[in-house]
Amino acid sequence: MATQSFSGSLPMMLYRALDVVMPRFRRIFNEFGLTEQQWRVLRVLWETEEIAFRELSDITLIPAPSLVGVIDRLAKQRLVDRRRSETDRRNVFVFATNEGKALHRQVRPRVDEAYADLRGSIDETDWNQLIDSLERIASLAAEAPDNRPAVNQ
Amino acid sequence: MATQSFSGSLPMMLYRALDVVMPRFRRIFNEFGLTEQQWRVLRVLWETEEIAFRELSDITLIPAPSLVGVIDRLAKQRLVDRRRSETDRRNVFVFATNEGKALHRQVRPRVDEAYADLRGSIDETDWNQLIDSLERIASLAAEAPDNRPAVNQ
DNA sequence: CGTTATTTATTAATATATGAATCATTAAGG
DNA sequence: CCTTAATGATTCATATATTAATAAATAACG
Repeated sequence: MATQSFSGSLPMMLYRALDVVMPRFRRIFNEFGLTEQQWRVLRVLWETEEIAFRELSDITLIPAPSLVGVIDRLAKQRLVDRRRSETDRRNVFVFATNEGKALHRQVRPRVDEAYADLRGSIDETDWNQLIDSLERIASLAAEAPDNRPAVNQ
Repeated sequence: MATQSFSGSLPMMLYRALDVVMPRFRRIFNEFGLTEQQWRVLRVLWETEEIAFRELSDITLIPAPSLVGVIDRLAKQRLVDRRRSETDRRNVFVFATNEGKALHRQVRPRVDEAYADLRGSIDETDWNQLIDSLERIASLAAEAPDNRPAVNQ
């Protein structure tokens, strides 16, 4: 096989896809004074009342050291709060305040709408095919003897 | 359609794919004292002797304000250098020094090897399908009336 | 039990991302 | 020409990523 062209490489194609997709969402987050990472946290807390720090890091793909700051800033805005586990005091749980839930309810429809738009702009078959392929890539994680990676980012 | 699950959304799947793929490459870059972005610049300069700043930003997907710093640090290591255009002094051209080219020649085989490994770990059909789908997503950029987006993280 | 490992969140240092503003240069229009 | 717009790189402020180190708590084990 000839040497891979830089822009045609898998990593750069993944980055470019995000480059195309994300700005429309970020514009919405910014309207509400949220960053992309802050939104991820609020979005996850929509599905679970309370979540362990490490699990939150895993799901949002925000590396732990970054997540500390993200939560700090959300807490300063009274959108989320921390709670230490009683049984194992090393563990921290994060939960949304009423304010945080209210903001989420306000932003969520706009995000869903943008997502539907995106999905509508792509052929249904292509879409499913893409999600499929991405799932296969993600499944490589289990096989790799690596530690815990972190994105991006 | 029911509300999209967070982890199953297209953006998070793209981020997760990068999360799985990139660590093995970053490990190589770090071995040679390079960051991922610094490598991207060296990698592009392999294909063109000299390149306009803006074009470099477009190809590497490194936003202009970030690229200034990336090039500053590469220049401090004498791996690349800048040159102002004579015809339009607003434009800056970037090129690799001999040292930069030498380092690239050293790193490149390791990256190619890792890339071949990655490609080998995925079914050929799946791989082509993924690249195909990603190209279709990227092609949305032209249709969106947006400005110039920028990745990432 | 007491010492040593391991786990968990956090801090620290440096690099990059994001969005806005600035500064120098060039292009456009009257 | 001269003023006004537009362009291109850069700076600025803040947020996040990356890698390593640390501090507190718990688990493992002799």
